[in-house]
Amino acid sequence: MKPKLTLKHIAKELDVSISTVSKALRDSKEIGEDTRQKIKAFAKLYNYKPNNIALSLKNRKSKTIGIIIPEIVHHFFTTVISGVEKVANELGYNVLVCLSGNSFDKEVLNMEMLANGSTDGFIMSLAKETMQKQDYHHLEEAINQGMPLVLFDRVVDEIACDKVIIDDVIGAKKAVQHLIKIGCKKIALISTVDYVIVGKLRTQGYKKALEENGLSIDEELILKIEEIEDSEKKIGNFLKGKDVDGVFAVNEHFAISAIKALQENGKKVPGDVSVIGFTDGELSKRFIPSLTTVSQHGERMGEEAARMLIEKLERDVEEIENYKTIIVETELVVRNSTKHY
Amino acid sequence: MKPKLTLKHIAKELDVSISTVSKALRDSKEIGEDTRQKIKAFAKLYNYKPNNIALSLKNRKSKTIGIIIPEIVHHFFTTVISGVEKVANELGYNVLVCLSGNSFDKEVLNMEMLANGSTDGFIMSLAKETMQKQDYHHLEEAINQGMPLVLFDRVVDEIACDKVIIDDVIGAKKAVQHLIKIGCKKIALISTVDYVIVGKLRTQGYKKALEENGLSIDEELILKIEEIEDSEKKIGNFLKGKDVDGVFAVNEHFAISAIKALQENGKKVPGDVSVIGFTDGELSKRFIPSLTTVSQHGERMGEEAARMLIEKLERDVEEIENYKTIIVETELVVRNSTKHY
DNA sequence: TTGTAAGCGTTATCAG
DNA sequence: CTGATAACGCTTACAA
Repeated sequence: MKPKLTLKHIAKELDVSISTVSKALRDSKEIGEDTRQKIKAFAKLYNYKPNNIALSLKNRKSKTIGIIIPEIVHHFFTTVISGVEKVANELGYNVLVCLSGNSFDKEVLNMEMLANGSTDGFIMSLAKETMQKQDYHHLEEAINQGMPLVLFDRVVDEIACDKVIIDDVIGAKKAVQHLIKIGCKKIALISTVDYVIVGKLRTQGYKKALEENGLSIDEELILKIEEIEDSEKKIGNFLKGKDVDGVFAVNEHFAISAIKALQENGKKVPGDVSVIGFTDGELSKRFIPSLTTVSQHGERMGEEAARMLIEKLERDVEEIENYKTIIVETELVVRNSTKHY
Repeated sequence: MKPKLTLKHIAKELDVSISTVSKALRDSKEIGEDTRQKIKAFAKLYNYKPNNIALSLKNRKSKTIGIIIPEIVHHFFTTVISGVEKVANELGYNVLVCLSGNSFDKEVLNMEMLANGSTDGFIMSLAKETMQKQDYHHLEEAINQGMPLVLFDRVVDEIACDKVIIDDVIGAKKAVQHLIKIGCKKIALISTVDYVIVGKLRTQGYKKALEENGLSIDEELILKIEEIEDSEKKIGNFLKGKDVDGVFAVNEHFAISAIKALQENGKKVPGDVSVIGFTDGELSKRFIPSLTTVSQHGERMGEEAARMLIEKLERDVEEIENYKTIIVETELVVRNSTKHY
């Protein structure tokens, strides 16, 4: 086991000073052509690579981005990470991933961990618990310490920072409008409780679509689900014997549970009822019938978030705060769970 | 924006030396009770947290683990990450995630990046390209530099290091045996090409099960797929008009494509044909019929990998090399794509 | 009991 | 053109 080569080793070996080696390797023209060549040749030969940690300490920046998300066994989040990774790598950054597991405490802990030099900035989607508590002091602290933060998907108005979201309202509206266009009149909504911001927004979109098309809003046709665990049962009960011809669900899972429930009640999808989901994962693509869905372009979101963050990181000038919110457009992907017209 | 508090600041503020502060905070009994209290109180008040980078440089260890995997939008890999994250966090480590995108070059680059101090060791599943090229010099280099490496899932015999794998052969055998037990006689195999080690092993298990049960191996019933893209078509063609009563597929996707193909050919699953997949993802659980599958326990694999790696990292004594291979047992999860008996 | 100094690996400034 | 020195933030012999 050979220890890592350092400038010091090279200097000793070549009988020059450390700073000469450093300069030579960075092509400083202070150094004479011949010594420079000699040093570079040696470094190449023994495959010298500067130590990132030392550089981080010196430059006071780690060139790494911290991502904190609620969970990773989750298609949408992985697409976002994938996007972040891509542009981060292109721009010479590494990606440190931490999971909050939807716990407020763990989110805070992770953030504190990473804020002590490990990371130059954060890309986050907030834990459910955090949104319930509405306690964002950890985010504020990071920002106060000069660590840029980009929030995506689960964002909050209370924090002034860059954000990447999708047009949830519009996306939901598009979905419901599609249902209306293909002839649905009694459209149910399966959403999450309101403190999950995206559930709230998608509910707004649902209502807007109905209103704009002269359909009345029937609260009886709206189900709000708290826990994912018993969602299948809840959806089953909710749909049992209900007279609907369209269902809009705010995620894949609910959509599929809806389809199952409908089929168990002897209804055909899309024959009798058309169903639309949200988020375009494996399930949507491969389920039978394949799901018509509002696709979120997670990878694009990740790319945008990374780009914004790195931009902030690289302009050292402390400019006037100027926060952007990028809205990544959703796209209605029509497949087989909705009637064609 | 207040800059991060350092020992230096505290020292100046309290008019003591830096080392006094350092010692006091680490509860050295060299320091007098009163000064210690004073310093600790101050530190708490202003929320002092030591700088990780400085610690890393000093201790020559980063307390972070590098994970390099082919892709992240992939259920199995995310479960593994999840497991790694869990034990890493418990033991005070961070997790740096890099994606190779199945490219050899990117795998090498990522590894070199992280090897320069960012990471104390690696947990990896190799890129497909790497396995094809059989070029493992980057792995050897890391090991030579004293960076522990744990390989999982896509491992290679050529490299001496800790490994976490599943009992692919046994798992596949179990699956096929189950098919035999419920009465299948003509069992097809849908696998990957052989350089994907798991495909090879699962094929072995398939053959073993047949042999041990006195069934002959019919190469006509074996399909090996190179690219995931056109797998659906390939499987469709393969199964068309084929007289089978059981299908064993080496992943969820192939299994589902098989079911679709069978249904399109007017066969019922599991009525006419029983189908078993591998890997227990969302698809398997929620598809209709839900998939009987060989579950891999990715999370457990991640936990084991992290534990092994950290164990190596924490015992500084350069012991005699002693590599373990942990085999995480698979489990046959019986659901509705196979006949009950 | 407290402080000084060296060192982790690097770069930047300033002398020589 | 080259080298010594200080600094990034922290720990730890060793001095005082």
